[in-house]
Amino acid sequence: MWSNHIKYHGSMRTHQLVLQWIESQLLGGHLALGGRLPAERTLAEQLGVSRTSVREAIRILEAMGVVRAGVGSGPDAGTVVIADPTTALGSALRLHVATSHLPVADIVQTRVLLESWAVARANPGSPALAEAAALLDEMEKSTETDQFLALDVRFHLALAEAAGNAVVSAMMGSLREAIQGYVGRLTANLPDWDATAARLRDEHRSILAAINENDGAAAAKLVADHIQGYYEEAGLGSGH
Amino acid sequence: MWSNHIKYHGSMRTHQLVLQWIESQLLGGHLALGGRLPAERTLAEQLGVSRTSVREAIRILEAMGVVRAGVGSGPDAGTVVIADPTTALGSALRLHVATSHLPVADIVQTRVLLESWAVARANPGSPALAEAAALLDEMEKSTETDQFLALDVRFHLALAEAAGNAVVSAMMGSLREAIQGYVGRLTANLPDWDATAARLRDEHRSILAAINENDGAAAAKLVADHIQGYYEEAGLGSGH
DNA sequence: TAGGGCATGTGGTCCAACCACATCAAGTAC
DNA sequence: GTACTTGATGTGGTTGGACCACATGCCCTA
Repeated sequence: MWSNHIKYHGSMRTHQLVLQWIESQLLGGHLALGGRLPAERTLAEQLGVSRTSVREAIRILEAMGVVRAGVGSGPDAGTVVIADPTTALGSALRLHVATSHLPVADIVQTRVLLESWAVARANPGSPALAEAAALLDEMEKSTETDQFLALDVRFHLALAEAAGNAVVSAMMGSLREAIQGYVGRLTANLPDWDATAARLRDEHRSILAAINENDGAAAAKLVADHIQGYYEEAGLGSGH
Repeated sequence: MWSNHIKYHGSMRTHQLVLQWIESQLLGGHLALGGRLPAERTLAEQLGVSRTSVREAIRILEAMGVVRAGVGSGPDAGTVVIADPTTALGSALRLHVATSHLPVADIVQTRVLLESWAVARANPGSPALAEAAALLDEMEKSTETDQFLALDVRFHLALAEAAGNAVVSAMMGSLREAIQGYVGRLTANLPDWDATAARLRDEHRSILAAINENDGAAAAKLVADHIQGYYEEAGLGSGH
């Protein structure tokens, strides 16, 4: 067995070196989804770096949604590989919205673009659409605003997943997450929530019906109007 | 002046608390693009946490493209707020490609989707298009593969920026970055690089011409064929 | 056999020190 | 006066060691 000690790393910072090592393990298949990283102390000794540097690397991977750190002992402890690109993209987008570098309007526009595409090419037989239909039934009985919005998020996410593109699904989820707080504040502006909810339910059914009739173009148009209509009604842009 | 010391943070980990504080400063406008964070030691004392925790938070922000840490003294030193969503999204996507959770084919498909949309709604008078044209002239004289590809990246990025949507631009750049290494390996598969380069140059000119003639639909079709054609010629999917 | 309690191993946090680097100011030689 | 050297200062980068909280599982005891 050869030593993993690494010396002479040029201008690269130590935690980046650890990051690189872990990424190579992922690429090489030595570390797969569900797998556990060596303990921080062990990894530090193996790579010849301090535990601090290892921890900084793990923090980044955690923020990227690649690993999950768990204390204690047993199967749920340690640092394990997960796959959650949505939170990573969502956090990044949210932070850049906070710096006013990414306008909310651009995020909404991108969401319209992605979701229109997704419903246009959704397969009517997709299990994700069955889930979407089930969510619609739940929303029918839902009166609480918060509950309705939570179901709404899941419904739109199901639509995005029906297209079968993991990248589009992840981006859709992250866009929604990034402006989640914004949407909540916007909803408070609505004059008559019950009327709005009723309209949203109808539009949801129309979208799903268009998809099931294989009319992708119509579904795309409906979903675009659906999203843009909501933001316009609630007054997008008035918060800037 | 009131103390910023924070006690009683429930189940939240210390670095997340620092993260939250910094995000609140960004949202409140007390910290803007180009501004400098307090020194790590200072911030640690102000928030009543260790420097380690502050550093972990800063690492995450750095990975998210929100800040840039610089050693030494002077205007370029310290931790300053930047706005680089592209590297954040790119790193996240690249890592999840490494875990085999995001198929390269989905990334290419998403790129086609976004870039088609961008050229379809690009404004012919946009300065980004002028830059794109200038890049085409450079590519005309470019014979080295690496140089050509570097210019190609900038050309497509300029096209994306012509649509005027910062989120789409950032996502486009991140998609390209995430599969940058993949593209390089693919290019080595090409039987006749010079012939391919000549074809790419022609297609680039056609795309730009369509945009300038206000024919967005044609431009979208051309750019979709352009991208998909390249990956198919180089053998997308053969590397898995 | 059932229960309590300790041994073990994990991440979470903190501290104190040192290094490398970049700037700027004071002092010095010319 | 000017140009150069040199040290003081302040920044992030890195390290080692210590301790804590937590969760498991074994071992010993009643």
